Amino acid sequence: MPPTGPPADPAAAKHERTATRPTSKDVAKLAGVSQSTVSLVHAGKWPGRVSERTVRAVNEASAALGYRPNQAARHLRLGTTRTVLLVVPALTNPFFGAVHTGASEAAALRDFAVVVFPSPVEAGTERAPFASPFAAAHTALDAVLASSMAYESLAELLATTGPDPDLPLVMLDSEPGAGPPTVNADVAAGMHDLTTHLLGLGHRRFGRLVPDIDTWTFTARENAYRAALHGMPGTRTTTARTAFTVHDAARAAHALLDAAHPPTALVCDDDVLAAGAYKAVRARGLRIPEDISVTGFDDLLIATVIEPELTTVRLPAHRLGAAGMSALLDLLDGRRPQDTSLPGELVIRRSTAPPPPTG
Amino acid sequence: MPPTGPPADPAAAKHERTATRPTSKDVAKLAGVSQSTVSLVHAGKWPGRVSERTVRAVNEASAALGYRPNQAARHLRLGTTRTVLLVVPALTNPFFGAVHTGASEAAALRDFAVVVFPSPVEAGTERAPFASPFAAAHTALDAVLASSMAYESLAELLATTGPDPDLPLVMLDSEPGAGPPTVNADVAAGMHDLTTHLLGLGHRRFGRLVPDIDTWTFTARENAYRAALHGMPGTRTTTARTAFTVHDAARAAHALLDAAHPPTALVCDDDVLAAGAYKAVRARGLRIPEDISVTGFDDLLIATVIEPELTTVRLPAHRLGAAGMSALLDLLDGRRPQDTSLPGELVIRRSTAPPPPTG
DNA sequence: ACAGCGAAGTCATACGTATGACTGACGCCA
DNA sequence: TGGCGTCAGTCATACGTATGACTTCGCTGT
Repeated sequence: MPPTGPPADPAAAKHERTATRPTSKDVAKLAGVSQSTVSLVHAGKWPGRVSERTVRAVNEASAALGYRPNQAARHLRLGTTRTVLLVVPALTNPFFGAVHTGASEAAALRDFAVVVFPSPVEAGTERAPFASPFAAAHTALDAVLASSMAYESLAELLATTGPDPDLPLVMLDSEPGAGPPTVNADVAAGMHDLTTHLLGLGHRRFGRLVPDIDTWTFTARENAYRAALHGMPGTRTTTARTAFTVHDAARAAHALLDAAHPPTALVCDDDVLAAGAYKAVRARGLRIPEDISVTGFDDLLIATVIEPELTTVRLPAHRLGAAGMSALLDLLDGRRPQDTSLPGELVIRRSTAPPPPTG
Repeated sequence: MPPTGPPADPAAAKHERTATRPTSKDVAKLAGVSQSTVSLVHAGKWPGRVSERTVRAVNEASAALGYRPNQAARHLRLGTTRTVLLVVPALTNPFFGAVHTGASEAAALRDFAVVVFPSPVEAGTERAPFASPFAAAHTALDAVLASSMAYESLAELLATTGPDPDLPLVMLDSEPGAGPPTVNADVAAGMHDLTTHLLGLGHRRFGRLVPDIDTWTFTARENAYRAALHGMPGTRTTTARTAFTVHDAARAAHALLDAAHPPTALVCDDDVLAAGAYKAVRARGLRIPEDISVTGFDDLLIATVIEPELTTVRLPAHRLGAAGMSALLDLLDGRRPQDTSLPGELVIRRSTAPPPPTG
């Protein structure tokens, strides 16, 4: 014993219990085992290493303390977070709500979680841009599933402000072969069927309502439309670009209908735009489908709510999200997924009919 | 120098560069400084501790290596993840899409990220239940913002399967005073105005379309409706419960209209249900609003898309999410937020008119 | 009687960061 | 000349977990 007492024990000061969450060490102390054993038990890797009696003791101690493993520590140790970022243009569009649901379910099946974030591009146009494009930047991520955005701009964003320039990436509804694996709805086949349907009814003069968004899916719709008309003589198409709102679509539809020889069918690239077309048509005292046919795309809820019910192409939003997530998780597992195309389906309802005889 | 060479250097074996991401140690080595200095620079805490020359060197080294801090390690060290879980019934409902957007924006302003997960209760009813109710359970969280769910059941879920039984919690559209702080849309005032509007038009026989979901917001709507009618003699209400779909709402509306003295106004607790009512009314050859008035609630997109445009109560979904998130982050900062109520707004459109004279 | 083996655990360490405590060098003033 | 303050950094450690390497002990077979 030294003559002078030892300095004030720092452990004593540390002893004051803060209201902190219990750790595996606390559980170990209570169960009378080592921390390693607690970890083994919780990982379920105990057979052959821990006796059943001890397993029970650990489980009871855990329950008594209300122990939850610290996920941040696990993430660090395991080098993975089992978390994926989903980038979508806008969750207020129910189509992407369905994509998210599908993706979340597919993720849950393989024990992954999903963080959603709106694509910066859209966010900027719709309202004040976020302080940081990727607010999720400080979230620990394993991979990215991104929808409806040019690959180059997303890659650039990931590189500059994102969490990691080269996270595994799968694109939804983007150009195949351009870079990362893609999972798409087969909009081309749907648009082909739709156009053929209208041609079969006898339509020759078309008006197109096209959103002012330059993503692959809309380009693909346009191309498929052109291809379906190709070789059909006597057809004529006028196109109007519009913002992605009912109001502006109505304005654009009015412009189309003002022509000397107005179209007998309005082919809209989205159900929301078709709803705008309905408004314009009605404002002019015309009837759907007797005086003019209207078609949509996506088959959202509003397609069956407006009068008459809308002929449209149903896209498998839910499966799109699920398939995209599966592909992404395959990629994480080292399997390179193939570009995938999910079939859509032409849904013929009451908004399409033969053009009026005088047309 | 010892006569025998040193044992095979383990560092040599370790030297083989795996394709792993660069760490702050790598940056330090390249910049010729210690890891601590790198950390100081990135944290922006260098004034007075690091010279500008060194700061520049560190930044250049970081850029050269494409360094991104390991978030899992930060989370562990800092004891916080700046991540909040948002629990909503279904993102396919655009109302909750808007809530999410508002919440995300408010979170981003204070440098928080948002993870979304559908409330288990709804998820179970809508489709196959998830393997684990909280797939996000392995995500490191700081707090929870939950919508439209009884507090008790959520608390129970958090306790059994959730990440932590006592994470800071704020409830959206839930009963105030029941436990955690709440942020609500003032559905009572909106419903009061709406009912008063109908009474003022002369309506006395009402049909109610009520969803078969027992959350606070719908109970509150019902109570406010009752209260507004209270003391008005000669009124009569028949109520039909319905699933939250257009189709089932139409069925329920038919049941109401089958009565000997059918209602002259259908008061629906949601715009989606009102859309179903429209279908039933139209199927019977009745006109809105000449023969019967219909009202909705929420003011979703479909309210202005159906014909005639729907009289409804606009709820501030976006602000609800934003205010809820603000309250939650206040709570995290130690400030106990007050229960908050955000005003709605009666929007009178063309679906309401005086009852027919013979009515 | 003792080598050898399996069962039941424990030990030590690494993951990558942030930060309080410490150090060395220099300048300045008394 | 010595003491002190400031500047510019470095050192050491802790966060909580998972896991490969190691230890201890009781048996069993020969």
